[in-house]
Amino acid sequence: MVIKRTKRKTGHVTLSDVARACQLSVSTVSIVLSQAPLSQRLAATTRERIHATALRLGYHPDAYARSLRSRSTKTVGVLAYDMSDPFCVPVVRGIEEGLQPADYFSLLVDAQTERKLFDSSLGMILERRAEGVIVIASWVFEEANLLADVKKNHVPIVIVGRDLTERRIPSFLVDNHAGGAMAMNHLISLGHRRIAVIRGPDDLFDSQPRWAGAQHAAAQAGLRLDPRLVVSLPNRVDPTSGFDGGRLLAREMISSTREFTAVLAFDDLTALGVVRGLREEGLRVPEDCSVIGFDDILPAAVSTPGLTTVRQPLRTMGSLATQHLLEALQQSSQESVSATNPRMLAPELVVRDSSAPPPARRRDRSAPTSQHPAAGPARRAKPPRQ
Amino acid sequence: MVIKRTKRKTGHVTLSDVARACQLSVSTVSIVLSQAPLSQRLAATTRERIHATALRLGYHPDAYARSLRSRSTKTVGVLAYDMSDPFCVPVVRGIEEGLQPADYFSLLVDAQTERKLFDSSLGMILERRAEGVIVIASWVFEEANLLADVKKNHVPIVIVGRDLTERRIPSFLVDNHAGGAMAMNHLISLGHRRIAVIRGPDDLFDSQPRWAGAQHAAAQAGLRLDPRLVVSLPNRVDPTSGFDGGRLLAREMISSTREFTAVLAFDDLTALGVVRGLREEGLRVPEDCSVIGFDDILPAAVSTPGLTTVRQPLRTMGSLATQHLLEALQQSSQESVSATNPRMLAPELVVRDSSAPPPARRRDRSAPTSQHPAAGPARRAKPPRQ
DNA sequence: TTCTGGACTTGAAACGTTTGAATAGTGTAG
DNA sequence: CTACACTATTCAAACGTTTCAAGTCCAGAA
Repeated sequence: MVIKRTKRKTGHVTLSDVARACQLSVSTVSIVLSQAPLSQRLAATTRERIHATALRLGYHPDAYARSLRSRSTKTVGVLAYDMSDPFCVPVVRGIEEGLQPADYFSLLVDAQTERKLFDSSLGMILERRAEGVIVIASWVFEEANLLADVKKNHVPIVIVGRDLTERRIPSFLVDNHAGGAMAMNHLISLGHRRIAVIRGPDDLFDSQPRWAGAQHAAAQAGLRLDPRLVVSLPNRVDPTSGFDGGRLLAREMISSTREFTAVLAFDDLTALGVVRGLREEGLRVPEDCSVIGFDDILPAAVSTPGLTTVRQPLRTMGSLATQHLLEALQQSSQESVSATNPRMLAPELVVRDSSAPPPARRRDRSAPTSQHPAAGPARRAKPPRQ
Repeated sequence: MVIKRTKRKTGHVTLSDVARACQLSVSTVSIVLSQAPLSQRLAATTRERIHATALRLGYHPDAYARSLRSRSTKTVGVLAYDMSDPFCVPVVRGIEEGLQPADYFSLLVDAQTERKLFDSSLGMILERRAEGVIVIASWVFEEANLLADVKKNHVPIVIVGRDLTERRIPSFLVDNHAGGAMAMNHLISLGHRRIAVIRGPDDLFDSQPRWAGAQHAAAQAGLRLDPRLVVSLPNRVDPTSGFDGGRLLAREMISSTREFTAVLAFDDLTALGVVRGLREEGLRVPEDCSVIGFDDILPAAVSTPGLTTVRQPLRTMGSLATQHLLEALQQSSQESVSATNPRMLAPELVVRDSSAPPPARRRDRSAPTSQHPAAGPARRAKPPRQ
């Protein structure tokens, strides 16, 4: 018996296609396929028949129609400032992990560090009726206009990588101050006294607290940093420009007459740039100069020497933020309890091979050759499993 | 005058909210806000009023309702095998670039290299009524069952990074054979004769053609590769495991008595692992041994020495695939012209600092750039530690 | 006065689902 | 024979849009 095909407007198999094939009503089929409680009362044979037909036809329920009807999309919008930045990837993974058990789906949008894309992306997310929004924005994120719209539509929002609690947005980020101090302390404890610092660009939120932390740690240790050895990256255009910045600044600093035995870089890409710059000037890392980064992104782990760095728990940040958002969604009716202070996660020192005691200056410190002096407990360099 | 708020079931501002606020019908508001041709006939003042109100209330059209009605979602599903692999990121960027001008939206799903996620992700994409699907799968991708469903629903599909034309799926990938040859030729032209090769894992599609290309190039140059210097990576569990694989294989090869002056690695992460392994055995790159990778992912560019590699035009692959898909969507009615042979893109040699002529055997080649501990040329030396 | 016709606005159906209420069919008890 | 309680299935309304056909005005023409 040939099933009459009414005009197919779209290529998709619909509920009524299945119903027609089964000689049943749409309702019946829906009840069975959506596992509604009523389906228990249906004849087992019918259920079987429906399932088989659906499978045969390759039926997939239309999420649009379904969500329209049930007014729940099970979707969370994720707005990443730039997926090309290795920073974002682990955060997104963490979010995914948080979402999965709750059967939520992530709507990932990449703003590609373009101001205008930011607003339009947020618009997309709103239009797609995400029930909540997670913004990943360690990077510039000039107060998108649409943030107000998000509120108007009562969509809870959280942010990862930046403190926006002043605007009553729950924020999850690493404790940059502690991280800066941690990096500085590591260098100091290795014996470095002449430490160069490459601060982040001024327009970047993280720059200030990291620098403050480093300064604080230096002061604690009774160390005065030479202002001529403190430089800043220029404001960035794209997330990977830190590499060139670090490389050039390192070379400039060497050209100046100031001496230093270690460089504390703003982030990993900058640090890798420094390593390159030092190398180009004929200096070995870590024998002649130590370098420490910040973030612990993949390239830090797989370069040689492995880069000593301060690790941000990116994955955890992502999943904690997600957790928080999901909880807010539960108590949707009550005003979402917007935390008034940021959730700061502890950074972790990852010692690899780019840091070592300073070269012996006067005293004859035996063989500054290939021996990578084991600094601290010397964790084995593994790629970050974020 | 207070606008009476009927019970808000969802937090979202809807068309009828705006209509009520304007004292107009839903139709009118819809016509204006969706820029329908009819809106030209409406009083300018009315239009103005509607726009203002919509803006004030923070109205965003419901993509679900809209798509349901218009039966077009303007969405393309993108299924990436693993976003943690730096390989995927540029491809996705390329896709994004292709999609944007056509006003299409990407629905990005990350399968996280988990077999079961693959099918369920494809299901998600189907349910969200993507009009087409792009699969990024250089990585294992064991013939998802749902691929059949994609066809049943008449959703065009293309694949990036793997040849699936035998299953009549348009495929976009780099010319692996040419790439393998290119890498080999580079090493040969530098003067290397004893070249070690680390092949990819057997379960990975790219492995075979790259190896064949390398072999072919060697044969062309009258070079016989020592079988004992040809090893394979173990089958992988996660995308970054190539690093450890390369590192261990490099150390093993050095431990064996075979000599070599260059390593042709399957991909960049493997190559970076090799660099690490060589270094741990006291060898300098490129002075004692050259290393070449494949892919040109970010870590290859920012490590020191910069990794010489064969670049895949990932971004281009992404945008070409998108182009092709969009064209197929245009002529939706006619059978999508599934190409019968893969579109192979030319790789590009990127020469950085990890490749150089082989060390002079007897003569004293004083490497000018060599700041590394002088460890005997080309043969094993004392490992720095452990 | 009624008609014509433009200018402006609205009614109602449809998209594919879900779901509470309603219907037919079938025994079984009163 | 009616009433009742099942069981198995269907009706119909709703979700927020879009869009075509059909209003309502009101001025000017017949």
